[in-house]
Amino acid sequence: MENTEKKTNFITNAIDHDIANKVYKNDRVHTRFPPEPNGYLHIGHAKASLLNYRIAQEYNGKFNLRFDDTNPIKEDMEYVKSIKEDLTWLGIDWEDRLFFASSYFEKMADYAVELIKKGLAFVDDLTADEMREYRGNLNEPGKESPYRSRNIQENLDLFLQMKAGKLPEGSRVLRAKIDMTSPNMNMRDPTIYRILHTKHHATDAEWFIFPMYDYAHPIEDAIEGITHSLCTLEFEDHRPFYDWVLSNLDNFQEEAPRQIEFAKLNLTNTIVGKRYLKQLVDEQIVDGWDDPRLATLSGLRRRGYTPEAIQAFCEAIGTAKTNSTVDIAMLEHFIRDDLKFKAPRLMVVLDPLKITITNYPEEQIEWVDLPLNQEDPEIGEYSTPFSREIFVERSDFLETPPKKFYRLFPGNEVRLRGAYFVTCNEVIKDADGKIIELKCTYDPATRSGSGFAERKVKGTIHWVDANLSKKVEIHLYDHLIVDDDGLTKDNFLDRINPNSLKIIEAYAEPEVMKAKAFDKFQFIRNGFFSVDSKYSTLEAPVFNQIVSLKSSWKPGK
RNA sequence: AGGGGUAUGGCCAAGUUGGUAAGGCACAAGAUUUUGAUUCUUGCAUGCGUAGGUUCGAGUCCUGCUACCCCUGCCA
Repeated sequence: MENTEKKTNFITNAIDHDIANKVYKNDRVHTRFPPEPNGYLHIGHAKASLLNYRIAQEYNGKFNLRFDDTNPIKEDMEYVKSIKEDLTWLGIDWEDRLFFASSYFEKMADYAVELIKKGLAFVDDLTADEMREYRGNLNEPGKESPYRSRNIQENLDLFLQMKAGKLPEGSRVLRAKIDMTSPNMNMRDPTIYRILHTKHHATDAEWFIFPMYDYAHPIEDAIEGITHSLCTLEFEDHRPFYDWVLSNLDNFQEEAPRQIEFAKLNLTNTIVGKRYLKQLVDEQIVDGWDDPRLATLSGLRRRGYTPEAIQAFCEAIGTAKTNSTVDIAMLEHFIRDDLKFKAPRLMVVLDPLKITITNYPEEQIEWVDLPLNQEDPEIGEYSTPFSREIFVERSDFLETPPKKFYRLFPGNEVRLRGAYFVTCNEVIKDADGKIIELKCTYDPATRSGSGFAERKVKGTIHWVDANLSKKVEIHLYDHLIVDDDGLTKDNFLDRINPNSLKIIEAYAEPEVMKAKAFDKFQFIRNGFFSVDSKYSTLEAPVFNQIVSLKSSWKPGK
């Protein structure tokens, strides 16, 4: 099953084209992932970082991790740490190429001086409000700032004063001198430096001016020798300025990086986007950035997702320029697909109904052997206790079953997985009519593995010993957003599913108690579960439901 | 005097120089099954936003429409 076809997309096509035209020496390809350290990474960042990383791998190129830390007001070292952890977990290796935009601040300031000397940048005294007025709007051209004609020497003096911290915050900016009548708003003399008297988290030197993204990014890319600078669609309009910066700086006349834009990832039934994620965290609607309901990488990890599943998902969704929303069922498919062979399969009863096996000797306990995963004998076996009193899933019994119901009902015989056939004889109810117990009989001849073949049974159900099973806490999840028809950035808080988390107490066979944080299991017929890293202890385990199992059972079909 | 993008089945998405619509998810049917899971088999676009045109032949070329997304931070 070898897939010799490499997955192509418009970006690999562009790179192939550049290689064919010898745009970069030695067919080199160099990409980068440039997160701003102002929040945690989410599944959309997984798509972007993996895209850059994979392309570097496929073309025998290099990949850099670069923190785009040009705004000290929003950024923090806490995020640098989490981002590195998440990327490492995802399987991304930047080797020794970890960079910070802030380490290029001195060079960037020098390049700004170069632009000033070339008459391509000027210091503007307009206030932010005035600048907005002068900018014009989508339908009307802007007006040139009265300070635009300042002479080069004055611009230089002023810029150096800004840099030295001698001018108050917000009092002036450095702007590129391009064209106030451009239909592209980004070319109407964009700001390239602002004065900020905020301590930067990563620089030793004291800085009072900070470069804007549009100015800094092309320089960062060029300094690092990036060939293909991949970013999201909203930066398409910024590309002319990206190219303007590089084409006007003497150092970057050869092998300038090329910006290529692709569509962001959107997922149904959830919200992706740092700003919205932050809101959910800040307003404590969720339990932190790593809440298992969030599509953050730390949340997915805590939930029990594996890097392999996320990698496979990101490859499957492809890369294009079409705005799209991927069905979350696709993500769920890939975690099932990854875990089905490698996760041990154990029995846990989520909603217990007691069964007394009336013809089974009192006090007797026998241990039955089961494979940890019958698809892969290598994973091994374990034993589980069986006795006169067991729990089965309440939903596996129906007093009046619909057609084709293969589970328990009065008079019906089913297999207890790994143990015996049992037949339901009697239903015990409490005063309110609620079923509280079933009386069954078992057939000793039907023990699993005995080779019994006289009768067949349609259904096999899971169970645990009533006395030897352990109580465990289980967190069941539903999609964070159930109905995303008409979902917008403004109404998403109203769409949060109030039942996205349900905490229940379940009964687990003893083997389950060996689990450690992040261990993953299939709880037979119930889904995949992972040990919660935040609340679980050895004495009181807590499991997160990663995803349910698929089911084609529909009553009445 | 607006500009920049995108339109291929329910959801993603391939479609090199025009040659007769990959694949995945979802869904449906059947087989196997000590998980109604897995696995296996089968089905699922006379049509590529729309109307014309060029051509022996158009998702691919041309023209005109339409819909949706992005842009008026001293955010990234």
